Amino acid sequence: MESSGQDSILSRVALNDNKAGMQGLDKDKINKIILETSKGSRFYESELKKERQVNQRIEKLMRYKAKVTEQQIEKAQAEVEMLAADLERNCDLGRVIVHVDMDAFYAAVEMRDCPELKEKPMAVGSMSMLSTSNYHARRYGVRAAMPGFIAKKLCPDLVIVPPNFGKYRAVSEQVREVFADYDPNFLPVSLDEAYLDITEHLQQRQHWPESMRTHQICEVKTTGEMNEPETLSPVLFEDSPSSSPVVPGTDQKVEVFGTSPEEAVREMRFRIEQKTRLTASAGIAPNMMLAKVCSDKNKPNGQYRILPERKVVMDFVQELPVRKVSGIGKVTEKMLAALGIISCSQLTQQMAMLSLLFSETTWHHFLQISLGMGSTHIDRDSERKSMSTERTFAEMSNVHEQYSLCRELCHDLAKDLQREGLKGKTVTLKLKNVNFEVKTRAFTLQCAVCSEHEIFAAAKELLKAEIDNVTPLPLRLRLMGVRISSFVNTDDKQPQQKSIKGFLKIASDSNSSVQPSKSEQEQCPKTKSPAFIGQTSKPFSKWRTESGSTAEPQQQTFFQKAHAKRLQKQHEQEETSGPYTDKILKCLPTASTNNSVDKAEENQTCTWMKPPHKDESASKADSSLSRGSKTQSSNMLQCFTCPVCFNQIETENLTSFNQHLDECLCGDLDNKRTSGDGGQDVCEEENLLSKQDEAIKDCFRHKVTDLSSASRNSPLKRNNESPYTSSSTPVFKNGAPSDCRTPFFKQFKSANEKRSLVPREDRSDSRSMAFHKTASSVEVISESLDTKVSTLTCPVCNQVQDTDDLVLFNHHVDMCLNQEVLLEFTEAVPPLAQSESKDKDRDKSSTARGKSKRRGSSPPPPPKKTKAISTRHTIDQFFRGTSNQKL
DNA sequence: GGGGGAAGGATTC
DNA sequence: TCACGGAATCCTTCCCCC
Repeated sequence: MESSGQDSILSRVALNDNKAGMQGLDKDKINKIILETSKGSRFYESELKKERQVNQRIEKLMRYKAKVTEQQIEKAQAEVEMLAADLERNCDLGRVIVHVDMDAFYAAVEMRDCPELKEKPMAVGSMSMLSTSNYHARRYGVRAAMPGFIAKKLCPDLVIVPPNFGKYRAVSEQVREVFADYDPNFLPVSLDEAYLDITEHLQQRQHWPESMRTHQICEVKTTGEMNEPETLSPVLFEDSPSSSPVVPGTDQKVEVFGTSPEEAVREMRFRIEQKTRLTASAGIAPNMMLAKVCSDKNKPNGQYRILPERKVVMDFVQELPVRKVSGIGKVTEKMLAALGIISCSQLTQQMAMLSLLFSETTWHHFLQISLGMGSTHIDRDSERKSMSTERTFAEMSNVHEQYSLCRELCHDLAKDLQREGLKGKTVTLKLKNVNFEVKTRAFTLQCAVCSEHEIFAAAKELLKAEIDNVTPLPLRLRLMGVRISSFVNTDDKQPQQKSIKGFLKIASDSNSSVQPSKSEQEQCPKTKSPAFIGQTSKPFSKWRTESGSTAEPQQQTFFQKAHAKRLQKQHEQEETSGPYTDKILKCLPTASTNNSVDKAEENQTCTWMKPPHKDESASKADSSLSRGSKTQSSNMLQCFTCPVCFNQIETENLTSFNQHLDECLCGDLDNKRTSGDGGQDVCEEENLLSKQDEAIKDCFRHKVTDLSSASRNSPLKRNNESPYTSSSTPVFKNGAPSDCRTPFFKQFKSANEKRSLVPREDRSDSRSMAFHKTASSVEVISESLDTKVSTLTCPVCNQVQDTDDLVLFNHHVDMCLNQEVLLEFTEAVPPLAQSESKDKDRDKSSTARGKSKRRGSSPPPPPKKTKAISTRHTIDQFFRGTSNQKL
């Protein structure tokens, strides 16, 4: 029993020698060392558990197989044959697809730059994980994805070099320059791999004179780090062939390449080697799947071609082990092996049975493999679908540290998102506990987000729920990650640009109303602000414009809807109770008062409310101005007044003005973030305010006090049984959407949608530019103000504010914004909370929320056929081409 | 019943 | 001595809601 158990686990922890340079090793000896090193560890136990689950899946598979009848097989066989015939009919062998893979890339770069490593077994990575190893190390069983400490057991002399991705990227760029000469639209897979379609290149190449196919041979190459004369390639492997055609001792100076696909690829590899002194291997085939297999065939520094003939392809595929095919990993391999399938020919033989045991997507995949088919079209246009960051660490059980890390991850992710101009709606928290059990918890927001605060608002609640789930025990983590997905489409990548255009357009046409763009609608399809986490959307009453016309709710912007609703409520309020602001304060939600961490987080996210340092804003304004002045040579100069810094910006295009506005709006956010880990509280807020005018400070303190006392009576507290109930609170707590940029921006945008901008010429004072004066002020803010004249009008409630202090004004607007949230919140429990309580009702014994879906799922359900093939990016994509279009 | 979100898992480099 | 990554994509299943 022990023995069979050990054999079984071997498929998970044992050496995977499915890699070049690892044939003929003493696997038993290597595996013994690996097992001895791993055994008893939590990782090992986790692998054992996974192994048991795979075995259970296999048992089910076999039980299901045993029940399959002859008739079912016959019917399935007919279906398989029909589909196969169809695939054959549409098979396209006309493309020449090349897969190029750099040999032991990271290791080769390090060896090139540090010749003393050449003769040593070395690997790139760390004691916890290796990225790759050189061919000397592979002979000891040391390979990529192996922990360094195990590698050290296998090969005590192993030199582990820390990775230098900057360097690898630079080399990769050089390699890609060569690729581009053969296929300008090549598809990079990673730093060291790419697919190329050289069909067009080959056509042109036929007409090239020899001179264009002749390349100089550089005998000596040195780089900065290299001082000694070098042969072209670093020694990867003693018996490694060289792609360099140089015959030692001859005077050969040039190499002439032919016009065939093989020659073109050889030339490409030669040029890569000349340029980088690194070797590459390549596969040439009629489709991507085969090209990928081929590039591994003659590794290192070799190439292999499958001729574009059906018989050649089928002969090649017949003997191909299924594990060699990209996409078939250790689990699939094991399941197929249980069915007696090792090679692709066996795959063909058993296809009818497979079609009954696996999903349609999966068996179609198998069928295409067995026919040697794959995608003949290299898809370069696929867009990124998610972005994430995660970190592994020594056991972490302290909630403060966990929240702090969570925020850090959100910060990093936000930076990455903003760098790529992406916004996503689904925030996923990934946790791995010390037993290597992985959990993911996701939440989809109403609006696409990209700021640290917005992401953290969601991630924090997901984390809180998990912490609560195990209370009073600590959550013992070894990994945490945050992912964002459900990106809005490309057009929405710069929504602010679009918004500002609409915003400025209104300035010249103050009576028109801006309809939200398609992108805006998609970003907030239900026209909710990011603050509305967990809120259900409710139909808004029709928006009545100033002119009396109506717009359909779905065409209204958030502010239009909010305003419509507010007007309605206000009307009701005025008839029944007192000023609207009283209502605001009474409705404000509270944070958890018992959880100090939560409190800290709450205050942390409050930092956006702090007033900007005047020097900072001034310098930002200056820089914006100077940037604007650079455009003065343009014929199309326009002058806009920044609604934040109130400086007049001369610019020839809206983009630069928008950029200026963005900077003004979010300028000091990051500085605040880095000022500490977020423990700031009301006191700190006051400290920051201390430099402000005393009257304003009093006013602010007065408001904060009011908010605190009001929040204690929040109806939200009643819903706090569920950890998800509070999923909305982090944003509410701060009195507004957690990122000041968007709301503030939207405030102005909204203001314009409501015909508020005064044309520049009409403004005698730039500080009073923004909004029409309308009605009376909001008392709480205005009462402590001095005699300054203000013309700021709240874009939400449309009330003129007796202040020209933007901090206070912003604060007021946030109050107004919150009102919308709060009104909804008092009307309904968030759906997440509802589902959570339903979950709890349904299965009170279930502790982990996520378990509900997978309860009892350890024995997986019997395989069944799926009805439809996904039309999205699927496994089919890899095999897509003319051949499978009918699938 | 189907669509879609959530969760877990497989796979790749 | 202890010790097994990070990022992305796709697939499958479960479940809720329309």
